[in-house]
Amino acid sequence: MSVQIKFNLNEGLYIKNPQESKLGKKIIQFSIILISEIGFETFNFKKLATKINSTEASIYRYFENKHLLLLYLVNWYWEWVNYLINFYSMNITNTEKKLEIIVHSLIFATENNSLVEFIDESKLHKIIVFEGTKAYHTIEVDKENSIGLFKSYKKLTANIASIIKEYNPDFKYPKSLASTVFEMTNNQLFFAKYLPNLTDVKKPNNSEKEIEIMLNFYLKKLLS
Amino acid sequence: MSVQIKFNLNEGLYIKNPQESKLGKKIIQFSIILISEIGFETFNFKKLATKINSTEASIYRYFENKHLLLLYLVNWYWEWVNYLINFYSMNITNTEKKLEIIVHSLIFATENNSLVEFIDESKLHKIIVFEGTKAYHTIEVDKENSIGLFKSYKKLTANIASIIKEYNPDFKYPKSLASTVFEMTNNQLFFAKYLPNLTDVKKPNNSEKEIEIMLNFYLKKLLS
DNA sequence: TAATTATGAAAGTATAACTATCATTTAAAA
DNA sequence: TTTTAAATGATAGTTATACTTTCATAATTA
Repeated sequence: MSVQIKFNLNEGLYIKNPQESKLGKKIIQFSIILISEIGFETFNFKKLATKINSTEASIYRYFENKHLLLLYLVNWYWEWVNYLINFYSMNITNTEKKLEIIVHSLIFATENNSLVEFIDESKLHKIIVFEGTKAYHTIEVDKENSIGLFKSYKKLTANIASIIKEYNPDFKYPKSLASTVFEMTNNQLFFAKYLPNLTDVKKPNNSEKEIEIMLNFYLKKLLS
Repeated sequence: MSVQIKFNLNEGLYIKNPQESKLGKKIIQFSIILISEIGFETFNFKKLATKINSTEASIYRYFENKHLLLLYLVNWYWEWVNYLINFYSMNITNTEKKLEIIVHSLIFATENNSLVEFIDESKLHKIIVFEGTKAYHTIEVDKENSIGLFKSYKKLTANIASIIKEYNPDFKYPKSLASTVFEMTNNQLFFAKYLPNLTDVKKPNNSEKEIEIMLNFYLKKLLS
C-alpha cells in the first residue's frame, strides 16, 4: 500500500513543478541519490542529466540552478518532518510524549518510509544532515525569504514551538528552542559520524539512539 | 599598544604560511573583507587578486583552493575564541562566571579587538556566523579530519567541555553541550538577523544581548 | 488529426578553478 | 657590495562549470 502525498511547495522554488511530470520526478529522485553520493559541491546538472539520460537544458527547465534544487529538497524535508510530527502525535494527549515524537521524527527521518515513491527519505535525510544549512546560508537569504522560500521551515518551527508551549506555557524561548532542536539534531548526527570528538556518543554505528536519549533529556530538563 | 599574537595553525591548511610574509597577511586581511562583503560562493581568487593588486597565481602559492582558505580562517577563529575564553577566565575561580565568559566570548567575538593587526575580528565573526559550517560540511571531512584540520575545533570544544564538567561533574554530555553552544550561538545570531521568525528575539538590532541572556539561561538550566 | 507542450540534441558563451612558464623584484648570504 | 636564492608578477593556457539558445522530434491534449 502506498499513500499518495504531495506537498505544496512554494512556487518560487522551481520553474516547472517537478512533481507533475515523469521527468520532474526523475530529477528529484536521482538528484537525491546523486547528491547523497557525491556531495552538493561536486554535484551538477550535467552529471545528473547523464545519470537520467536527459540533458542539462531539460533540467534547467525545472530548476533555475542547483542551489534552488537543493532548497526544494530541503523544503520537501521540512514539510515531511512536519507531517511526521503531526501524524504521530495525532491522537496523543500526553504532551511529554509529543516532545518525544518530535525528537524521534527528527532523528529517524532516517528510515525509508517510502511515503512518496520517487523519494528515498533515508538518502534525503543524509543530505539534510550534510548539506541542509547550505540551503539558507546564502547571500540571497533576504531576497529568498521575502518571496517565501523558507515558509516550510517557519511552519515546522512554529509547530514544534506550539508543542513546547503546550508542555510549558511559561517557557520564554519556544521558537529558539524549536529551531535549536532541529539544527542540533542534524549537527549531532553529523558530528557523531564525522567528528565524534565533538560529541559524547560512544557507539558510532548506533549513534541515533544515543542522540535521541540526549535530546529528550535536554528538552525535558530545559522545560522543567 | 598591540600585543603580537600568532596562532599555530595546522600546516595542512596552507601551502605557504600566510602569517609570515607581507603578501600572505594581505591575502588573509582582504579575504576576510571580501568574503564578508560578497559571500563565500561568489568570492574567488581572481577577485581577491584584483583587490590586493596581486595575481591568482600568487594566491595559489599560499592556498590550494578557496575552501582551504575558508578553513584556515575558521581555524583562526576557533583558536581565537579559545584564547578569549582562557584570557578572560584566567583569574576567575567562580565556575558559573566561567560559563558566562564562554557565552560572552562566543557572542561578542563580534567586537573588533584588533588582537592581530591584519585581522578584522568583527568581519571574521560575520563570516563564521554566515559561512562557518561550510568549512566542515564537505565531502572531504574524513580526509581533512585525519590530517588534523579540525584540531582547533576539538581543542575549543574540549576546553568548553572541561569548564562544563567543572561546573557540574555529573553532567553526561559535556562535549555535545560544548559543540552545541558553539553552533547554537552562531545559528541564533544568524536567525535573529535573517530569519527572525525562527527565534524569540525582539530587537533585531540588539539581538546579541538577548541571545546572550538566553544562552546563559539554557546552560545553567541544563547544568543545574 | 491538428495543435500544443515537453523533451532531446547540439552548439555556444562566460566565468571559475586551476597550472605552467618566464621575467622581475626583493631579501638573504657570502 | 655582490651574488644567489626565494618570492612575486605577468601572461597565457587548460579544463570544467554554469548557464543560454535554437531547432528538431516526441508525447499529450483538444
